[in-house]
Amino acid sequence: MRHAASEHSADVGHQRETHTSWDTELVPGPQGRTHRPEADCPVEVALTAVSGRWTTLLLRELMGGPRGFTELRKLLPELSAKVLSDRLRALQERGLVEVERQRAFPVRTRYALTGAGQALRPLLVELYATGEALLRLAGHGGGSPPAP
Amino acid sequence: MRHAASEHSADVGHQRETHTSWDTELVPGPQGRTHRPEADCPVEVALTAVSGRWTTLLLRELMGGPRGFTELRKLLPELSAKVLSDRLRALQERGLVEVERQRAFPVRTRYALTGAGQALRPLLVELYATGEALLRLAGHGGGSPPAP
DNA sequence: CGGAATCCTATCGGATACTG
DNA sequence: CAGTATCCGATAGGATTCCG
Repeated sequence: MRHAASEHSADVGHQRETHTSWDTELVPGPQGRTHRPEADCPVEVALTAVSGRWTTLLLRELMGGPRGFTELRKLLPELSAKVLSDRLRALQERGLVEVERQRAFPVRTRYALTGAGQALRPLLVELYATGEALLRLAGHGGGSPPAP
Repeated sequence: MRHAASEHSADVGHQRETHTSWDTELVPGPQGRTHRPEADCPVEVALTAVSGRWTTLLLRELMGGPRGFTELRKLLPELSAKVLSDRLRALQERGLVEVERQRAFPVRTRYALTGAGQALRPLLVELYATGEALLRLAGHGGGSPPAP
């Protein structure tokens, strides 16, 4: 992924009346210039992919390779079977996870990330980095934007 | 439960044990990874910051500079006053937005991102990039991760 | 202009129990 | 082992109405 999300924090001070119609870095294309939450907006797509309690933890486990149902339950003991089942189904419906079943005995099921699922990795890393930044900035004055 | 990665170095992943099976870039965490969703986990912090319908669109508007209440309603016409009020309050409580009021007539109120709020910009960019990637990958499945 | 107060419904997520 | 089936309380968020 070639997005330069990591090193551009310098020019954020462009806060006043914008002479351009919109921020081309933040909103690269017309798809991003929506006036309401649309399911096909890239931001919504990404947000939907990681939405729901336990989802990011589940994705983290699957990033380590294919896992079975009970294996996942052991890795996340406080996650109920119902919710795990819900999450896995949602991830499959969104094409982020695929399942291989062996109907022989004992029944073996493996959940694995698809290519799309693996594409979520940079987002998880960015979520962690941003969360750390927020924790650092919280408390000692938010720091105001430049005064008019 | 502090994370060792709170000492934010340039590289995202660095941890004490190097023989572990999990991904050190993905999980920079210390003695062990969290096994449940905790409010102080950086990923949860970041996710909470952008959670809720309309929130990312609202943040996008505020990235362009301070805005008034009705101004925001015009920019996002389908966002109800109640939800806008809810969002702005939540953002204030999390230290992401601050408000300046002029009680003179007419009442003028401006909502502006704090430093912490501006720190969300890379995350929004990454959400957009990841969403685009997912839209490209959607449909034609994907490869499985390497089996253990 | 800039909100707060209510009300109302859909969905979420946890607990529990049962099945192939 | 790998799930499904129900039930249920708690929010989320939209519509509407009213206020300084």
